[in-house]
Amino acid sequence: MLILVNQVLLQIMTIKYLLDSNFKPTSYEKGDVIYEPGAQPRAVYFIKSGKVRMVTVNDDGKEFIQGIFKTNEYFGEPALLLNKPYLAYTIATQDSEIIAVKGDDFLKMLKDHPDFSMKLIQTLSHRLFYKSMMLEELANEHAEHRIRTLVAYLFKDVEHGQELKITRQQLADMSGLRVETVIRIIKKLSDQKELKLIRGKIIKI
Amino acid sequence: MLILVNQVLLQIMTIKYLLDSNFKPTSYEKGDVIYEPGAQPRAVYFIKSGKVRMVTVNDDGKEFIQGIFKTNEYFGEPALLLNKPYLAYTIATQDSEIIAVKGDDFLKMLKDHPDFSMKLIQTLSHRLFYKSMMLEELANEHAEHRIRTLVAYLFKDVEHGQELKITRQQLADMSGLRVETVIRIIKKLSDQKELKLIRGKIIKI
DNA sequence: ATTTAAGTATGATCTGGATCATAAATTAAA
DNA sequence: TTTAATTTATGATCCAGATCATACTTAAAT
Repeated sequence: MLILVNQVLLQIMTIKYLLDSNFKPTSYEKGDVIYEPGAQPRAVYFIKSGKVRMVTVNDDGKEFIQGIFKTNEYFGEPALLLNKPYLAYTIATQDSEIIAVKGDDFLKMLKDHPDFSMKLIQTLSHRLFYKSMMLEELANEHAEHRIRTLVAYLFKDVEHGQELKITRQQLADMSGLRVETVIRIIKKLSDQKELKLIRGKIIKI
Repeated sequence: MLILVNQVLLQIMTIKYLLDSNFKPTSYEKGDVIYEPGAQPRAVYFIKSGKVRMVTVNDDGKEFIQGIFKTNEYFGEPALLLNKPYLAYTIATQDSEIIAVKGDDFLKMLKDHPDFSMKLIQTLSHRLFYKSMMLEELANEHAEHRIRTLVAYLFKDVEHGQELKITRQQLADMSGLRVETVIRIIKKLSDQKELKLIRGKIIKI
């Protein structure tokens, strides 16, 4: 029923469109903060290259990873469109080039390009799916179930026999567990042949 | 910066538009299931009157309330637009009249009415905000903090001195806690004068 | 008005995963 | 290559909140 332009292609075209329209990327080094909770949103951020993590931090300094955004993806629209202060930090996890598109320009993009608008609706829907899944897990499921679900989700982008490029700490920060707990569970999943461990690396079977 | 039609007004106009366009509502009785997890989405559901809860249920039968939808709101778009099976049940919590708009018609609505499309983007953004907030709470915060945050959020639509129309069980099902825990915490918040209890009812101070 | 059901209340016990401590292995930096 | 920094690993203890049990209160149904 849904006949839509290939998603990745549309993403790449979007970055190209921005560059052609003379939007200039800013360079961020690994660890740089793009925005902080409480700040008033002024732009939507398109990643020309690199990777960022979006994290909320509680009073004890414990991080929760709300999302990870990679090359050709964008972030920061919800807060901008609702005109509400950010809830999360966004931090470059590696050196990155990012195009900040000011609010008015972003609205114009949405208005002038219905296909981009449709793509945004899909992107938001996808993020909602992920968050709904994780909410169910955090609310109702025990540690082992949480990690099994999360790893299955992350394995979607990984080939059989290939490594899942993520640390135990990151899995902990995505699942609301502690790193020791994640380590023990990953070991257990390995014992149960649900994944393979090679020199600590998590390998998809 | 954002100049948008009043949200509630646009919602009501949408229902009116559907009725004018000869979409017919279906009646559901309290407890009726509108859709179930696993089912393939075919429509988006607009609530002409009534109320529904969207819940995921784990293997032990424990419910988690993903969202509550009321008159003039709609639900079920993300799964439809991603063409993925539903994750949750949607159940009428009171007698309701609901207009099922088939996928193609919904896409046509989005295409023909950019303001509706823009409104959907805002609605999805708002739901993402709520889910991000709850994820942070479930991942990082203890019971008392969770309930305090949730009650503060729900109090937004309640006048001072008025009752929060929600049961302890529903708060439990939204926060991933057990009903006994919620009862104890609500009592504690009452002792701390953060809310008032009158014959068991939670009153906003 | 009476019965029934749903929701609230409260104590006692139990347990999954946090916390603490310590060390080994791997990767990055000097 | 050596040192330093991350990440993985593992045991011991602890505690917040689940679980279990039981009763009371309020609202709904007959």
